[in-house]
Amino acid sequence: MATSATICELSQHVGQTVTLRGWLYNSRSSGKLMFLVVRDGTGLCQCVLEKTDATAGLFETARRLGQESSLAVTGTVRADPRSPGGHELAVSDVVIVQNAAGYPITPKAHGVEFLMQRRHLWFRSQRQWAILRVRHTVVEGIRQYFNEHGFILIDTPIFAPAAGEGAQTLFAVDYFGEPVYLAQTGQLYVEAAMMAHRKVYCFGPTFRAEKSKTRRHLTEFWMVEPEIAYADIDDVIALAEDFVEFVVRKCLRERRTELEMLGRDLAKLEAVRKPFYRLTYSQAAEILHSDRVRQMLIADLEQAKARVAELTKLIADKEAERTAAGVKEWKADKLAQEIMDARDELADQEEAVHNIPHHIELAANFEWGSDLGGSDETIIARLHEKPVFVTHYPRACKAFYMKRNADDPRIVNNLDLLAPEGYGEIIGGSQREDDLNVLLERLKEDGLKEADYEWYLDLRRYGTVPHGGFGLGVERTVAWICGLKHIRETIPYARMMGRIYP
RNA sequence: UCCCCGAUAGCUCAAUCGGUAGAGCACCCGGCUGUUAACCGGGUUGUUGUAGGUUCGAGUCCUACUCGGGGAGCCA
Repeated sequence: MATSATICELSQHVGQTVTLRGWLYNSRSSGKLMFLVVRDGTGLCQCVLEKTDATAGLFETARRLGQESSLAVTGTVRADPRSPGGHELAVSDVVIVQNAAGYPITPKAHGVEFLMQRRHLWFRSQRQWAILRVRHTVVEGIRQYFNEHGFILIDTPIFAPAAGEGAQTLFAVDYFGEPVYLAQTGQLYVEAAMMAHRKVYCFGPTFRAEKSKTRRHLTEFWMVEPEIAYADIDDVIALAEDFVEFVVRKCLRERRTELEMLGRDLAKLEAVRKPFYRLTYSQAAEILHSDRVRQMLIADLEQAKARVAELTKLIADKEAERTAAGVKEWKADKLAQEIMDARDELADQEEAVHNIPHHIELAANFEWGSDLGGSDETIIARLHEKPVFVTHYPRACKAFYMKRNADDPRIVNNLDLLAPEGYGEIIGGSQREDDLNVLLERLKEDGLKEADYEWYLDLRRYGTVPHGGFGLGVERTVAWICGLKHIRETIPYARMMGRIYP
């Protein structure tokens, strides 16, 4: 009777006979030798079945197994560098749990829509498997950091009576005949709890009805929001910096294999060490207006254009070569693949050629007083190889609860953290306005009803202190750490504009 | 709300100027004892997103709509 084992622990069973229970990921056969690539949730293992008189029946059965058939494979473990994972199984028995036929996600290329429509199956693919394991570690890192630093977890409500900020971006829900909204932040609630526990955080899903169809947006995403008492903006920045460094280093430590599977450039993550860069909003505005940025974007545009021309020619050449008479079939296949890759890149580069002139204009015409746009953030982040804090925005483009700057009343003590490599804003936060009268003034300025915020104003009436906090978006952070092009792969079931299935 | 792009076999994509819709993969049969999205030979595969229009003739041109992708605004 063979002992059962999981693939991730095979190195401890070399020379032993074990049983793996999992699913058939892929199989290849060459006459009298068959390779069954099995996954069991902990990894992949190549199982080798030799056709002998004794295994002839087994061989025939295994040959007919469809992709993702569930099975138990028994065999002897041996180390072999040719197997994914480094160990393989010399098969002595295969027990079929279910022979699955027609699994739709083949080892070949598929489009995004096809895969998103089959998200419930896509999880099984290696790349998705790796991403969700990194997500797990990011989430664990978040909890670990705050729990180990004396923060108390406060769960904030998902049904919220009114807007925290702009009401236009909220999902309305019928609550026994009353309109309520799905929370887009727990911040105000967490501030109240902070006055009781000094250091607190909330962590959960949050909802935004923004009609944004971009690679950075979800309508339902996870956010962690710490809040600390007796703190000014510098204390909040120091916390954010220490926290982000911790999460990145934990992933590098515990998910190196997965990050490598994703092809992540680990050197870029290794560089994420304190201190991060700091810019004020006014400095960022100056940078956007600078000739340096203009030249950089023009160079980008020229490069993208050159690349488009290059790729167009490359595709035409390869296409001609592929369809020419007398081309070997394997060569034609290889060319077809190269053409496909080139087309993907061409689409991206054409997009860039289309967008960059607009981005140049946005940067050049940037006016002090308006918020930084997505493309502006990308420009600022691209000039730095580590995360960048942008601080002290004009108060007109920020929420009412942000602390007015003592030296310059036009600005507030807020902070955004921009991830490098164009991943955009992963943190937004601020020191909070602790002065009751200034807060009342700001409510009025923003046209908000004082009555809706009575309980919040109590926090300024009874023992107000300087305090602050921030929110970190989990999915954007995971996309950055994994080096993904799109945020939709960082959450098990993405909720986006126009996607609510499965 | 606005701008750009797309929809052809189960999947990924071709189809020149408007002229008989095609390839690879998947699947089935056969071959192959070290494969790595294995490979080689043979076979099966279509309401060209929907509705209308132009034309002798539309996958191709025009209009509207639906769905999807990317971007602006907004934002984590």
